[in-house]
Amino acid sequence: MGKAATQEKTRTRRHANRLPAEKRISDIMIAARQVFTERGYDDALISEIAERAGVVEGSIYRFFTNKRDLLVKVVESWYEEMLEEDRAQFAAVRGTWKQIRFVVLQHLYSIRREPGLSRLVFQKLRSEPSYRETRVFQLNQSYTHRIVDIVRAAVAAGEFRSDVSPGLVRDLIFGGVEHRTWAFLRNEGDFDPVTLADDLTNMVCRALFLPGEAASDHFDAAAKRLEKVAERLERLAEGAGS
Amino acid sequence: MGKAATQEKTRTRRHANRLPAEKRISDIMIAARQVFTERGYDDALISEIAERAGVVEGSIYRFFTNKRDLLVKVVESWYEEMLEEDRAQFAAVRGTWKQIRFVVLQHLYSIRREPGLSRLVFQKLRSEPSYRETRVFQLNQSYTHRIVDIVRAAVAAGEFRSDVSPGLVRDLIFGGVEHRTWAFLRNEGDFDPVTLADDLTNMVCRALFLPGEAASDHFDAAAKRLEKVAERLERLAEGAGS
Amino acid sequence: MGKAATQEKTRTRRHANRLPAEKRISDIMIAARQVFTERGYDDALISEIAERAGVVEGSIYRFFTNKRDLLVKVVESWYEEMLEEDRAQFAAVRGTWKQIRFVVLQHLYSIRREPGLSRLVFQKLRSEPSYRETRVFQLNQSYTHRIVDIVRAAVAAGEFRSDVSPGLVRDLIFGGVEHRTWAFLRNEGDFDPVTLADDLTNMVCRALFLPGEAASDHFDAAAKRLEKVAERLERLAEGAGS
Amino acid sequence: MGKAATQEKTRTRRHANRLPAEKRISDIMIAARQVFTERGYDDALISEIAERAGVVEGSIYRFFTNKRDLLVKVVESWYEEMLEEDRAQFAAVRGTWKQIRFVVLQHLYSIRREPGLSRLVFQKLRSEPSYRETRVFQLNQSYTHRIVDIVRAAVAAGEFRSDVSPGLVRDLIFGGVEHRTWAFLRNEGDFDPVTLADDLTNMVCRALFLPGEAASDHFDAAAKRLEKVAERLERLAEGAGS
DNA sequence: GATGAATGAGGATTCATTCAT
DNA sequence: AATGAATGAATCCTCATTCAT
Repeated sequence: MGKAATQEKTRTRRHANRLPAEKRISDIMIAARQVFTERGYDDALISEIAERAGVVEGSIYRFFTNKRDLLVKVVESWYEEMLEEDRAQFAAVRGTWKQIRFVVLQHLYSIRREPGLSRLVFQKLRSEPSYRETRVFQLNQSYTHRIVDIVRAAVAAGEFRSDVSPGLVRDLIFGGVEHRTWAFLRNEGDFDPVTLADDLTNMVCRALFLPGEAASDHFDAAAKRLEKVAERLERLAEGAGS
Repeated sequence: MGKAATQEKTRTRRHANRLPAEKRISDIMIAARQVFTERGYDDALISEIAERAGVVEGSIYRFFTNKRDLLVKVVESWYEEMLEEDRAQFAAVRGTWKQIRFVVLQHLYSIRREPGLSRLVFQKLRSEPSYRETRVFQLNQSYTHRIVDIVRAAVAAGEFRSDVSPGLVRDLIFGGVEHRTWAFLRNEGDFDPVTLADDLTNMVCRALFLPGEAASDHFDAAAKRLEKVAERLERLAEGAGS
Repeated sequence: MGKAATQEKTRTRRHANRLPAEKRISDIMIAARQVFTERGYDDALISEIAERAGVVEGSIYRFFTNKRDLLVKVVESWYEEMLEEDRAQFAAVRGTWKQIRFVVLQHLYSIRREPGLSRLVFQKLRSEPSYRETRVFQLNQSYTHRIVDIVRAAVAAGEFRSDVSPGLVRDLIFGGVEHRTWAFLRNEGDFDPVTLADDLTNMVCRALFLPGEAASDHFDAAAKRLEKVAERLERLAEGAGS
Repeated sequence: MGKAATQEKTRTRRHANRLPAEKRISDIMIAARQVFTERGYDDALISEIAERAGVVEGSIYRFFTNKRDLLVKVVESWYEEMLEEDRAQFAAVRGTWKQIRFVVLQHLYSIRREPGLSRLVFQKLRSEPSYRETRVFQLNQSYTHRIVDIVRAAVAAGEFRSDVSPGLVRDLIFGGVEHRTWAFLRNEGDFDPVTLADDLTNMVCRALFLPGEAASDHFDAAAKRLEKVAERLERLAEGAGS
């Protein structure tokens, strides 16, 4: 009520161009991504998003339920983008260590490229009770599930110990990355994705590789002694045969 | 709601009893802790905190700069409480594995006891640019630095590999715990602190223990068997050669 | 809500079938009547009316000036419907009391059948300054004028007192009915049209019937007897005095 | 959320005088009554009410839950005012007819004095589903119940017929008045409260008075005829005595 | 020192209506 | 004629913070 009263009044109108819905949605999402990134959720104004998108405020509500929905959609598309980007490259990566490192590194790159969005996900979306019903949750699952898959495959291949929960590995990795990058997300300085990815991957692998597989020193030593024994036996055998 | 109701309510706190400032502050902080925990930061009302503390809004501002400062003070006291509580027990814990497990477990207990405050720290305080200037930051440093200390000691004692950054270990642990507990913090079900602490500690230790020292028992066994084989072969070789 | 949903929905009404204008108008009015009835004026959405009518919003504006005009047209057609329905039956009703009762009862039935529309008329249309220029006003006049006609006829026939304003009778009846039915219109329970119509009609008629016709018969009788006594006494006196 | 963010920013302040709550409430209600009367509910702006009351918008919400509550409170106070005003005078009115006329007349005066508020009650408050839970409903009950009381007393005194529902009488009266005054409420011209009150009261009384008891015209006529008879008898008696 | 009334900025959201296609 | 995307004005309410009493 009341709204209706005013709405029935005549009003001026400056008509705009009629674009395909997709273009509009994309314009709005690009603008929203910018504004959310620059200002954070609370300080992002719908009016500014509209302005940057070259759209009137009301138009945003034709495509998005509300501000929060707009954020969610922006983040979703970011996740899809990330998942899509990596997919092809990831398929080409061979070896457990390299695969883990790849995932970690890509994740670090994403955070470094989009600190604003990362912060929003960590801070705003993930903490809401409805998060689990979100598509962002599912996308994030897909995103982080790669680690679970890699770990499972490594276990199946006998590379990794079988007594570790792949989910725990995933949480250690993504949680560790997050903790490590908070300072950066607070604008307290940069970090080196490559070094961090290497360190983190090493750490995790060290915890998971089965003994025989990994290069442990005194396994080496024993092996070397065996080799020497074998050599001596060979020499003996040669001598006996002369 | 019910603004009008207040006028009909008889004012309870007409002439305030003049209590010592410390008692006031403590009352306010207890009330604030409750309200922040129950409602989260944004939905916590200064008026409700004042009411529960038996003071008026204005009094809160005699002791706290603003709402945010009040939150910070509440969290600081929580951290001090936690640090104090653990200190004695921790001093009694012997052994690297046990110490790490102790810290992890206490942290998990804290989260489980105060999910509301935990969420506020993770979500609100830590993400603000001024976090690093906060005493909460320092307290948190103390809190998490225990891990760094343990790792350093273990390295010095030759238990842990020396090529790992203790800071990274700390981030893996606290980040991992955080990631693992988000579902709980969103009220999506409980978790078992003991099991989680064990698993996490195992994982981390596995990554850090030097070969001969610990874990990888069956690697050891295998190595010993290999050595025995080698010895036998050597004996054979010696016998054959005499 | 669900603005975003629309984009995912397949458009149903892509290429509109070109129906005769009358069919269009009728479809729209049927849909509008439903929606206005269900939601009331302010909460009725043009978009929902359009959807139910199987047209797009714009088409509604080809036939109706604006939302309000649509309401007015809907109510007009309802009135015409009511007037038409009753006309034949009414013509067959004989007797002042029965005619009044008929009008009241039909009115009560209408309210009971269409509480939503009734409320809109009482609440929205009638209170607007332009009401008197409305055709709804005229139709309502026709509708209520029946009472005026009945009263006038009854006065002319010597049944009703001539010193009462037929308009006042009309207002008492329709106002009384309205007051009596507000609770029902607020969904606070049903009413019995027949009883109410009887009671109301009785009340009104009691106020209007000329004395001789109705009550005070025995007062008359008494007076007549006294007159006769007086006459006899006069005759006696004359006889005695002569 | 979000609100809080802005609220924590510093802001300028132009401090106002500290008035007793009652004065404030009264100022606000006076202003609100004006604005609601002038503009109707939907077009009344809280900001204008605040301005006229010499108060900031927020202050209104210290005393009133929301705009609707403010309207309700304004109307309540109007009803209380009316009830209070009449009470003393009413107590002095003797006679059924005069009492009914008094109530009707006061009601008409009220409508004439406050057409804006009357319209709001008729149009807005009374049609809402929650009306029955309102104090306005109760006050209105008190207001209209006078008629019920008068009718009951008249029935008990043997003046009025006992077969009529006092509630129906009440609805006829107030409904009739309302119907009669709609044109005025739409600004379509004035009405004469006295004449209307007389006519309405007469009508109602005519419907209710028991035959022999009171002021019906042909009771008058009969009375006159009786008087003539009496005169004739007196003359006879005089003649007989000469 | 305590009180608590007063401040006042600030923005998401709705939906009837238009008019380019 | 039909479509339906785009328009955009317009307002209620909250609550941390202040400062006169």
